Amino acid sequence: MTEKTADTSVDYSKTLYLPQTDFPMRAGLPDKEPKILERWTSENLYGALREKAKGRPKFVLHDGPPYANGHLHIGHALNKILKDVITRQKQMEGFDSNYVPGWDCHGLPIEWKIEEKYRAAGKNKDEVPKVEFRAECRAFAEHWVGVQSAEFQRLGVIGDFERPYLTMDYEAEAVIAGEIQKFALNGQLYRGSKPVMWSVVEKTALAEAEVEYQDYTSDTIFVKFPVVDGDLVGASVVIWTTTPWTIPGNRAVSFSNRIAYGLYEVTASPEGNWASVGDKLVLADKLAEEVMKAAKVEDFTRLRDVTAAELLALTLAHPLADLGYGFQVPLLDGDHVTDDSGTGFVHTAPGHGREDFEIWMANARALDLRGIDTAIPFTVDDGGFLTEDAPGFVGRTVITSDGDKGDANKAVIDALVAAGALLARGRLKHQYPHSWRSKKPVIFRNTPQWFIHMDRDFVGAGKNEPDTLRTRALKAIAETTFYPPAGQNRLNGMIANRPDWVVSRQRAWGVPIAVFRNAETGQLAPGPTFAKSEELRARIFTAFVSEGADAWYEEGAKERFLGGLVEDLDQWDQVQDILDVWFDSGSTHAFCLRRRPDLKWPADMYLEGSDQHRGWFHSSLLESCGTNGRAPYDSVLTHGFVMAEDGRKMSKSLGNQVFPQDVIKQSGADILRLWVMTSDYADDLRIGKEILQTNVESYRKLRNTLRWMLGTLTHHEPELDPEFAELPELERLMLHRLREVGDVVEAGYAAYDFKKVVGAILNFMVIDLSAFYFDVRKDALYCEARSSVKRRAALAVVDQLFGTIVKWLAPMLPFTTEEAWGHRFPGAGSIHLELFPVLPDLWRDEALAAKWAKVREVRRVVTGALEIERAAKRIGSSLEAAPIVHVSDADLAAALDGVDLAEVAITSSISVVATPAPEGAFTLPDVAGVAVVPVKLTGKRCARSWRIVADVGSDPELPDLSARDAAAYREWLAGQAEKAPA
RNA sequence: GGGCCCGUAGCUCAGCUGGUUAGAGCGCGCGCUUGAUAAGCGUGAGGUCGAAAGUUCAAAUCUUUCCGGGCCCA
Repeated sequence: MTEKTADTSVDYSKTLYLPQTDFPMRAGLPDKEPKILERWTSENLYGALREKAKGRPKFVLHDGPPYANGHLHIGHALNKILKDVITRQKQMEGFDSNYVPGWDCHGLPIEWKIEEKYRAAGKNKDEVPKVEFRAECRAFAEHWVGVQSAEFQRLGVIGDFERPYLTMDYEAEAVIAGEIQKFALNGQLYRGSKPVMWSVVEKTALAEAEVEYQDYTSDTIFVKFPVVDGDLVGASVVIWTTTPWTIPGNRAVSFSNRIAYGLYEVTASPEGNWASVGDKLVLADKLAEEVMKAAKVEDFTRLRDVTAAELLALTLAHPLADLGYGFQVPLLDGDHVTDDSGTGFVHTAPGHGREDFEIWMANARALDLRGIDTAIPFTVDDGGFLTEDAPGFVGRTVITSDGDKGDANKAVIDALVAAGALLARGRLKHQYPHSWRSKKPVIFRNTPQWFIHMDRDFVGAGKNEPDTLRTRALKAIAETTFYPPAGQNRLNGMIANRPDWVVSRQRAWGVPIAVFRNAETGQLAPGPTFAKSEELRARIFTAFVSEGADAWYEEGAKERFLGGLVEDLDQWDQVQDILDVWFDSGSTHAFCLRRRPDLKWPADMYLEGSDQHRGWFHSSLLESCGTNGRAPYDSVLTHGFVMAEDGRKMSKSLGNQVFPQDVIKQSGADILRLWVMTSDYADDLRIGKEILQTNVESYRKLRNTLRWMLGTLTHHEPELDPEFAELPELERLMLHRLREVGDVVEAGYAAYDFKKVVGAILNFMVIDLSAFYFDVRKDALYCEARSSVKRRAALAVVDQLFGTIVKWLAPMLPFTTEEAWGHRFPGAGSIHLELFPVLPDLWRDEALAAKWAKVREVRRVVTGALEIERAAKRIGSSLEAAPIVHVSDADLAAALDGVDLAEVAITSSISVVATPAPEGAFTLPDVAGVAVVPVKLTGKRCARSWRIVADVGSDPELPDLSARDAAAYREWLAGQAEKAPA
């Protein structure tokens, strides 16, 4: 064959170094990713990562535990993807970056599911032993941990999924119980009280989500509270309420400084009316007339204004003072008061309403100073009966065990009438909370709860400056780095203003507040004054570690733990309340970070949605400040929420939800990850069809560019790589650009600004590589001889570009980069075991970059000129042109020195001249000093490189080839002969 | 109602401490190529920078108000 060289039918494409690769153009990620995952599992990538990073400094991103009760939603995906990218990034930066996923397993929503199951089976929760019920909750949580674990891994998340942490692990339960005991020991845990929604019928506390609002007819009353000191003595402040039975619980009257009040006098009233002539009443101006009408007053007059300052200084008497309510009733200024209905004053019974409680507690310190007892009375028991704390009404019922109205309202109203304190009464049909189970009305009743002090000095604190949970937490916030910085402010504001932390719940599925309380003295065990605290703690810890917190609920637990440590067991009550789940998750640092030798405390980072300022960031901070004196994290990163495409919340009813499972099924996890990477996660982010499509397009471009590199690198022979000094300018320019992009990538990763990283890489790939460098170098790479320095230099640089880019992308697109890496180095290990490349500063060459910026200016003018020709159908391919470039600008001319502009502009030839351009030459307004005259070539085209050059046919044996191609072809033939000597 | 935050081309984002005709990628229209081909190259059209007022010689960039949206509270 070799001698028949003149054969024009030779398919020269076979003699070129065209890209060859099995790396498919279409990714097929939904099918491919699971296979890659299988490989990671079978090859134990996680173990290899740990092994590889042994001895490196640790970076610990501590996982905030999702709640184990359902499939992942898009918010989970966002959260885990961000965590995974940072974990992988740090590993490739040279840390031992170990990620241990966790789950939040206790709590109400899981209890509900189990109760629901019971109801469906006609069973009653209360008839089931607590330990058995807890076992069902545990099994339920276990199931969802498994489901979510698989879903997280499908996203590409790498971590210790074999050994995650669960808040319901026995050891975790033991540590959590130990943590609350620490608060008991340092004097921060105390028993207080708080109103909760209570169903008398079911004898249980209810959460907000367990009540539904239904129509209900309430008795309404207007009640006079007599003023007992100051100018207004003799007048009364009037309140209105729909719950007369709460009057015994009244401790204050609230008003608002935004409402105008006046002093009113009744001037005409029917005989025997409750309101009589001469009565002086303080009312909101806007409501005075309505109130007078309700009180059947015929005429009245407004005497004067009553200011907020005046009200604030007033003291009232309780309307039933003679029955045993002889305390002072203060006036409190509160934002919750309006003058839309009622009297403009709000009856405040801190044991019977959330707002009542809040305002009472907010004023507690000031009231103490006034000599007012701030203890909240327990006026109603769990059966709905009024108690000793409601003198005069003991045994009256608010709501009966059947859910009917009891006799308490009537008794209170009668007493008010007898005391002359009732101004008017009526009925009101309104929306009132009912239990969603029994459909019967519920009440707010004061119940004992466990709190942690925000403002009490720790036991053993120095006397000079305050050492309280609040001061510690605020200091810790100041010492934490926040991404974005606004998080600091937000968390600070919440900690600065929050009330004491309520940690108790009257539920079954959780970690018990594992303390005992002396019924008489209130002493806690363990506690600051209980001598054998440590022994007690050890007993409980040991039991919990081997049996779980169920040990607390087993028969004889009190004797088991406290036996021998106290004189009289009967004096001690075992606390049955469990801990709020926020305390559980707030303790993850204690049972996970502190106890796992492969992690460290404090964590380098906590990363969650911005809602967790109120949640996990908050509870973890308080928990750790209380037990360790500092935050459990050095930095906090927050992301926003995922919105639908129009920027509004996703909702089932609007049908604008996007599910991660669907995206993965349609496009793949790497697309979902790319979406996260191109979004500004610090703000709320949007997702939808069009947005995903945008990312799919970006991905395609990225993938195809990698594919071309892989194809070209098939011909790469590393041993033929030239030295840096031998590289042509164009190659050195690309290395310079790569180094520059490296700066952006490095800075982007350092700031966790991923959109900056992908943006820089993508732009580089599109503008510098695909549209310029690769396009220009195709001729050399495809056509030049194996021995050509230019070709070898280009291959060396493409190799460098590929390796660097793929590693940079690896944390973000773990599947695609693994796939590409595998094609480049078949049989080699995972790309995820690599480190980010360190690029030599030698590559930096600003002068070269400046020069080539000018070259590319000129190139733009050339391509612009050719575009005109193309549009006019005078040329097709740019190889059909041989433009004349008139360069009058000295700088540009200098820049072109030594540059093969034809090659750069991908024309067959080009003439650069200094002569003035003729009329009508092509110019660009923003490139001065360059004018281009296009010239169409009519010569013979080289059959191999398709260039129209003068030396086509100069090799007589190869008349259809240019000189270069003829030589390259001969070299190729020789190589073939060597390969196949037969 | 309160605290924190956001609103730049169809989409995702750049636009620093205020200073020439507001940028990029993708998408879209048109053309070329057919040796990255369900790819590649070129080129074009898209924005009163949420609205208004103010500060300033000068505002997308500072201030205020309003509109729209989000998280957390109430």
